[in-house]
Amino acid sequence: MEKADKKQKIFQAALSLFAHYGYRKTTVEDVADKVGMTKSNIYFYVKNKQELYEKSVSHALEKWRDTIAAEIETVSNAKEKFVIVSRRSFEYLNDHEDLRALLMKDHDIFTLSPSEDRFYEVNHGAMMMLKEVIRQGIDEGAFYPVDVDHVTEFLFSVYIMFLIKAYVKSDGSSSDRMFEEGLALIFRGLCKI
Amino acid sequence: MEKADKKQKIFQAALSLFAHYGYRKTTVEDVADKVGMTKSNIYFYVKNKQELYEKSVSHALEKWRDTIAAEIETVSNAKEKFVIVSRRSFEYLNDHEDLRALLMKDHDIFTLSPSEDRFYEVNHGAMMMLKEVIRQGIDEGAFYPVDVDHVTEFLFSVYIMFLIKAYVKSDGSSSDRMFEEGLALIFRGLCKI
DNA sequence: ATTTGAATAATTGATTCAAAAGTTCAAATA
DNA sequence: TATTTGAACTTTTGAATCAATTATTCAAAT
Repeated sequence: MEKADKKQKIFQAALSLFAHYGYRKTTVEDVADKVGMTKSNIYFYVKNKQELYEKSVSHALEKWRDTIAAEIETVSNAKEKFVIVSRRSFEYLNDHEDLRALLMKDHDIFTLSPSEDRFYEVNHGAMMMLKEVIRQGIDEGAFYPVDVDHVTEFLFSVYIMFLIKAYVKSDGSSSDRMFEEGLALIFRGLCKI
Repeated sequence: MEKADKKQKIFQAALSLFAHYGYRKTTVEDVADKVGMTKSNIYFYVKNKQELYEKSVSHALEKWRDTIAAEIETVSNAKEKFVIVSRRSFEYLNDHEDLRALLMKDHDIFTLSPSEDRFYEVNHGAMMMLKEVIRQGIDEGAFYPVDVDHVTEFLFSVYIMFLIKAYVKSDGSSSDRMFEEGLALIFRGLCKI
């Protein structure tokens, strides 16, 4: 098996354990056992436990982002792309229990403060994806000619706020309805006609 | 001096100390010293330190809410009211250093989760104020006939998100511009024409 | 190039204990 | 009677210790 493939296996196993037991309760040996190797061998792939955690999470977030990026390419106009980004980002999380459980364990994976974002790179990439959709919408004349940078920053913050409300601090309440109404409001504020 | 007035004095002194030193580093004796009494006498006004903290914060939040509520009454139409609520809520915080410092010390005063909101009552009151403005806007035909409850919940969450970005997790970044662009977007999504 | 076992280093959790802070209350004051 | 106080009492905190667990390294083996 390729080294890269084995890394994947390790990250996947680690993510599942971290999601269920949290960072502290998960030992490096637990992870090693799950992939069938000794704990010392884990250190051949990552330099320490912290890196094991961060790379596991980054890996999962990248997969998430790349899935949405691929789905965007299936349609051509900006309005449809915007709806896909908005809706599918949430649905993906619904379908991936480990990642969802992890977000609920580690509240700070999603923060409203970029400067303390441990996963800045992948989150920034997701934001750039959204920015590109908005830019395209303006170019097509479908969106109002807004300040792209600041509107993107605003919408990304709203997106994080939704994630927190829906998965991190869920009241089991009607966040679905709030999502629909909020999206409609923003869509109306963004689209001409 | 009235008992109620002395309570005010105590809450004001306590808020200032809590804001500067945090809950733990502030002792009941510190508060007593600041208002010129003995710590045992503090217990004539509140039942314990926790209540001293909560009532101090509630008191400050109520003053904040009531100030905005009074300002709203100076204009008659919903659009203007909406702008006043949006803008003045932030400006008030700029003008009140103790309260601002407190929010930065105790991150959970503003939470996106109503069920774990220790100041639910006053925050809920603020949300009702916003809801009333939206309802009025719809009645006047100025706003789209949105789902009042869920749009209010959405807008209040956006408001909390802004507070967190601007004061709790401030990067010193361009949250002003983001605020302006976000407000414009939402205003356009809310108002007819 | 990858894996392992064994040794070492660092962290955690339980326990103790004295000092500091929180709380109560009977007596004093106004 | 409403408010305040000093002195006791109770609870919490922080530092120190120590054993057990966990993280990390590395030379030798595959």
